[in-house]
Amino acid sequence: MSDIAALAGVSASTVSRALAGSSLVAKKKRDEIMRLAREAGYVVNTTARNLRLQRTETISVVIPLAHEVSQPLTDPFFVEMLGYLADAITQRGYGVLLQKIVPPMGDWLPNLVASGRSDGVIVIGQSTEHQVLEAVSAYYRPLVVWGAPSVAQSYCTVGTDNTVGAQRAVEHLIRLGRKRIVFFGDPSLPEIGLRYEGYLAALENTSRPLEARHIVPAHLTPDNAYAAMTELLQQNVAFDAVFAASDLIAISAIQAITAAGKSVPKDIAVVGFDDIALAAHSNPSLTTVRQDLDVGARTIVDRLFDRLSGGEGPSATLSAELIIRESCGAKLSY
Amino acid sequence: MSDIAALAGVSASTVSRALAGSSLVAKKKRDEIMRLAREAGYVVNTTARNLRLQRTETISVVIPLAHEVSQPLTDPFFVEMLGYLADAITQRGYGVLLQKIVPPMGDWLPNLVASGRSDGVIVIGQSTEHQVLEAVSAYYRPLVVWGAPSVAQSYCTVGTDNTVGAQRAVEHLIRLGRKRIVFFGDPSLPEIGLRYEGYLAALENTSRPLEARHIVPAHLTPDNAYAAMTELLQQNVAFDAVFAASDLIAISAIQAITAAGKSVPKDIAVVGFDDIALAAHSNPSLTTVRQDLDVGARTIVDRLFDRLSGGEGPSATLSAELIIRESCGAKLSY
DNA sequence: TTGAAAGCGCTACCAC
DNA sequence: GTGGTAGCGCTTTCAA
Repeated sequence: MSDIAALAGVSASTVSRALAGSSLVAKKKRDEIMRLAREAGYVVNTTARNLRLQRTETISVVIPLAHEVSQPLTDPFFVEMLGYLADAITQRGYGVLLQKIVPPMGDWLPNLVASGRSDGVIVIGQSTEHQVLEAVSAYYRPLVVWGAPSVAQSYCTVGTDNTVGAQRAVEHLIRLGRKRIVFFGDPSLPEIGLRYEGYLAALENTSRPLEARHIVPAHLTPDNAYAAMTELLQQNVAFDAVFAASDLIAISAIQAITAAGKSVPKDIAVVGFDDIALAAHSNPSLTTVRQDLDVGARTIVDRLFDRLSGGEGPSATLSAELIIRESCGAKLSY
Repeated sequence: MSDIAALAGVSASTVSRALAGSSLVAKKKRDEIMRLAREAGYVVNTTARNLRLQRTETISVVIPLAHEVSQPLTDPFFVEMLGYLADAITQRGYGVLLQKIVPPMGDWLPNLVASGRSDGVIVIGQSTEHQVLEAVSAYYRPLVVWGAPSVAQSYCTVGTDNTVGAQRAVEHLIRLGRKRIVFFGDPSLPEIGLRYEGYLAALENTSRPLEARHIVPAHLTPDNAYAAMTELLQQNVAFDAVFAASDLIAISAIQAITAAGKSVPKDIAVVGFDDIALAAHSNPSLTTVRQDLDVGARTIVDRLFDRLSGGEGPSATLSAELIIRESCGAKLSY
């Protein structure tokens, strides 16, 4: 900057003001300084600027990978969400600092917050880190979590209405005549737990009692889900439908079912959750509960910037929409 | 930090040294200071540290989205690569600053470089930005690009052997008895261009002349690819195989072919490129050319850190492996 | 409208 | 082994 000051024959203060577009500097001089800077390829040093201004114009996006130990970011859901978040954050002129963490990691959040690397933190999915989130939110405001709200929770969440979404999906399967519906996913994760509640609610609402309830607590990785479904099929458990806690494992389940010589949806109907881009393009195309990640990401970022400027917006729940495609089949006749 | 110094009854210098684990500070005092810092929840301020040290311990990862205007990060390939990169970078104790750019954007790279936000830059895919990369690499060393090397190029690339990979895939289709093989992708992008060359090489190597050559310059988005394939099918062009430039569009093509009442692989064989996680789990499972992104990402990061410490490692080309699954079918009999 | 000077929080040089 | 001090590059008072 002092170089540019020398070039322009003014002080560094003036260059700083000019580059910031301050009207304190005469328009003509300002334009001249900007031209000089551009020609010299000069760009303000972000680190120094940040130190002085006590902010970073950067948001940390944290992805906790609960069960995907040492795995790369593989779930399309995270990725799509990340993409939308990156868009929304970039649009506000902020940078995105990506943090992948594999719990349990102890002090990751407090350390991240205290390091001053970012002005705010977004956590995609509570994973198994509810306690940590709770603790940090007690003193750190600019924190927003994608996931499920819970009764006694002090941190701000944004998430889809998991319970209602799941309930709609399962009710649809019941309406189509399916009788033995497997819940495929691990309810110990907060969001999946709510989906499980929706599943139970749907089963309880039917007048005709269902013959069995199954739950297969598969983790959210394709290989895991494939293996779990293969095992279920070998156990000779009778079922004619699967409600999967995510599209990714739904697609793996379909693959496993097909490999076992059964047909989807004829023998077994499958419904997923998320509506990732692939759901529409898999074969058969996947009936699923749509989470609007575009709106979700924008809501997260809105909430975060609101908190950044002192606001206290409440947690948000987005509505879930059932998208009917091929994998649930048509109504069965008796 | 001065707070901790006061607490410990020493100077800030000593705290700084202790927290850095310097052996200049007596072990006992060092441990005491560390304990105090932990209890106080004190973490060194990264911005100040970076300014002082003239480095950021951060790597920018840039994803240029050529044709996916205003779209979120949607391609699983980018996402998987990003995940592996994040792993490799994190392992070295560096942060990942994510930058999504939609060309043409003019000075994005020079500005990014000059802003000092990161110590190095990784660009995933050349997209349409070859010129920009070339220009910046003339003065900025810590830049590594995933993509295709070209003859007169001064920037460092790491990429799969696109030509050989594509050639193997197409040769396999020919060996299986397929005669009219469509190239599905846009060869104007450097990497796709090389894959197209491999396609041509395979066609030229056959003794039995092929009856036709087709190229459908579909962009790399699923919707685009689906539409392009649907249109091709409507045009009544005769073809019995498709070599798609990416798995993502291969899967869309399969979807379109199936929707049009034809069977994959019976009527039309399909081969993709990338071997994204989904390729093994789609239905039918996808024959494809595997790019080893784990190795690729590690190579990129190795190269980058080499350059960071003054090295000048050459561009790297990784071998491509043909993964045979269901979508290419078995050998046709005559 | 401009410049001088202070200071953001840290590390590393120098002296003790 | 330890403390004082300078300075990383910037923005912003304060004074002119």
